[in-house]
Amino acid sequence: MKKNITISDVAKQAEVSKTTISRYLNGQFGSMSAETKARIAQVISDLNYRPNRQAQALKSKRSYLIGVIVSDISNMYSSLLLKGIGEVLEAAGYQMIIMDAANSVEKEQDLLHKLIDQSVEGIILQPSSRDASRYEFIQSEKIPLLLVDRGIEPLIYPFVTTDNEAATKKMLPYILEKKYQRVVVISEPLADILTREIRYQSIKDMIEAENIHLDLLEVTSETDLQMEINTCLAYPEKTVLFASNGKMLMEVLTILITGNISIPDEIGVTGFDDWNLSALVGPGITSIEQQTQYIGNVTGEQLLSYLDDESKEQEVKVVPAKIQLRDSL
Amino acid sequence: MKKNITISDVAKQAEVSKTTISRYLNGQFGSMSAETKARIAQVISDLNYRPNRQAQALKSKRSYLIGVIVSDISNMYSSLLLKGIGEVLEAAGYQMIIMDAANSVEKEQDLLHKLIDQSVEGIILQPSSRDASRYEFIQSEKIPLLLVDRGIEPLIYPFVTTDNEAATKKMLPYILEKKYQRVVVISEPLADILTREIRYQSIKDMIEAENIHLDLLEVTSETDLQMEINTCLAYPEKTVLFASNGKMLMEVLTILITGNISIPDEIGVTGFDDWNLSALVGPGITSIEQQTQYIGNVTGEQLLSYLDDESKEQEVKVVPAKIQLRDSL
DNA sequence: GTGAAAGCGCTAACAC
DNA sequence: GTGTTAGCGCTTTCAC
Repeated sequence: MKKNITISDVAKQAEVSKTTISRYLNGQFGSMSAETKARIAQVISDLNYRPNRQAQALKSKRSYLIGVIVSDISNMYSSLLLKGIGEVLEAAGYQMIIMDAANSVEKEQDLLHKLIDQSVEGIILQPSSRDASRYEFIQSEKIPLLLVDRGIEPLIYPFVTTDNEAATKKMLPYILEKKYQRVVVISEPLADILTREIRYQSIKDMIEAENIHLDLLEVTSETDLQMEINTCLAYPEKTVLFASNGKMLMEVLTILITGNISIPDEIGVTGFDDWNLSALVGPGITSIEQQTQYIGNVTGEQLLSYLDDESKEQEVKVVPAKIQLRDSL
Repeated sequence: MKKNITISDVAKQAEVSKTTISRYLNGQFGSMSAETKARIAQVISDLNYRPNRQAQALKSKRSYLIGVIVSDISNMYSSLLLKGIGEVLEAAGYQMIIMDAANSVEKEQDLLHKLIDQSVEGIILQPSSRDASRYEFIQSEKIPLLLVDRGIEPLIYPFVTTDNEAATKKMLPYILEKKYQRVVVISEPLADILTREIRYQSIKDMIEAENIHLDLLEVTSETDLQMEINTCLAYPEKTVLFASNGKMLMEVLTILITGNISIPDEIGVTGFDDWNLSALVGPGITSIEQQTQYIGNVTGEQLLSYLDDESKEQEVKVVPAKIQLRDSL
């Protein structure tokens, strides 16, 4: 139950003014006698003094806080992304306030406001909506906003993303090589998230040129995925399931594996693997692996650069993904 | 570039005093004319006013912030744990400041101080050390601390944990049934983390009564796990690898699967699966699945109860784990 | 080399 | 029903 000790207590003990203590705390030793400095250091450690962040922030307008909003923290993609971001921001002396939008645009709006209320100095957002108008209000604050993983329309903020098109297209030759005649894209609803649509469009673009059927299966909480996959198994054409993110990939694999369906004999499987787990699953899944943690690093660095240089022009950073060839095609 | 609008601006516009605005903000409408109330509401929305959290916290000593420190945010266990904690705290009007100790006790100490500096109202900690003396200093703050996942010695704080002993012991019959003669526990270093030791001891206790060999393999960054597993494969006795957490389990499985080693024919595998992924891997892994997100829920609820009732006595909440029988034994 | 004083944006006695 | 006032713990001119 110690009473909170403040800068005044330190000043009193050290027999100097609060000003001098404040200077000491902020490294302004410019014209401070070594003796004073030593005395202050001593008192601070004696009293176990720590400056109150809120008071500092209130006065100095510096919070050293960065807000990070992920769309769903239980999605393991977040783990690696946050790790990557944290490594960089931490090293630069910032602290992250991590928040979970839980896939809700309303909640996300609320969280954005809360971050601003906390006087964060910057915001990193994995948006839960593609609609830029939702995020326009942040422009009127002086807080830099950086998007990661998912873009918005129009793209009014800087953005760090996986190279979705290129990665998808690099997958084509392997699908052709195995003579697949039908590709079923399994995705969460395209309309909500731009990245989903980009991935789908990329697949579509590459498939249409060839003489291959393309289906889109949009999975919602109402979807009976088990049944849909059974339908796919019944197709006369040689079919491959293309999961458009790690979560879908795992759901598809769970159904195939627990259903004892042989991959790739009965059906091929590929897709985006956010977690780099697909080596372990089934026969080993040929997949597009994102460098999630590295994306986080880049995101952190980009944000720092915007913090540094307010007039820096907005750019899009594209991080390449890697095709991992295994045995599911 | 809007100038920050403050309570004074609102007061001026609404032609009342700051006090009245403050009362409005804090829901003290007790004796406020409906007319004033409406006018204030109007002005606040006109000006798009939002109170400054730092100032509120500075004055009122309420930050509505809860600090959460995980030992390694890239460990996917964190994802589910944070989700669970967040659901509960959020609903109660608190915000989490999530921090990553990155498996470093020094960093963890630093983060604890930083959380206190931020005036968090409570701290949830997945400790990176078992040594209670590292955490004693928090007792002198008035901030409740709750441990999760890993205990410390002595247990001077309340604690939420998986039922490690019971879960481990429930696994015994299945190991016996398959006539394993040697159990190799694969764990990160026992000395650092109490939970690791408890898991090992539980296995030891249950194995020693039977006539079965028990080995312990402590894995550090220096360990050549591949080679160690080859050694295990060469044992004349029928052997099972018992991974003591999700990370170890995945590392072991990666080696076995990429090495084309047949599970369970050549070697049995089981262990703790933090991520509930083991259904998908190899032949399906018989494992101990933690209810990680639920542990998070319980953790959040416990913290709230300590926030509520400062004199509440410290308790240990044990959440049962589940044995999942599959085909790796 | 150091200090006095004002004030960041808010809350909470206490007054009327 | 509402306002006056005095801070919360800190930073920062400006002065000596």
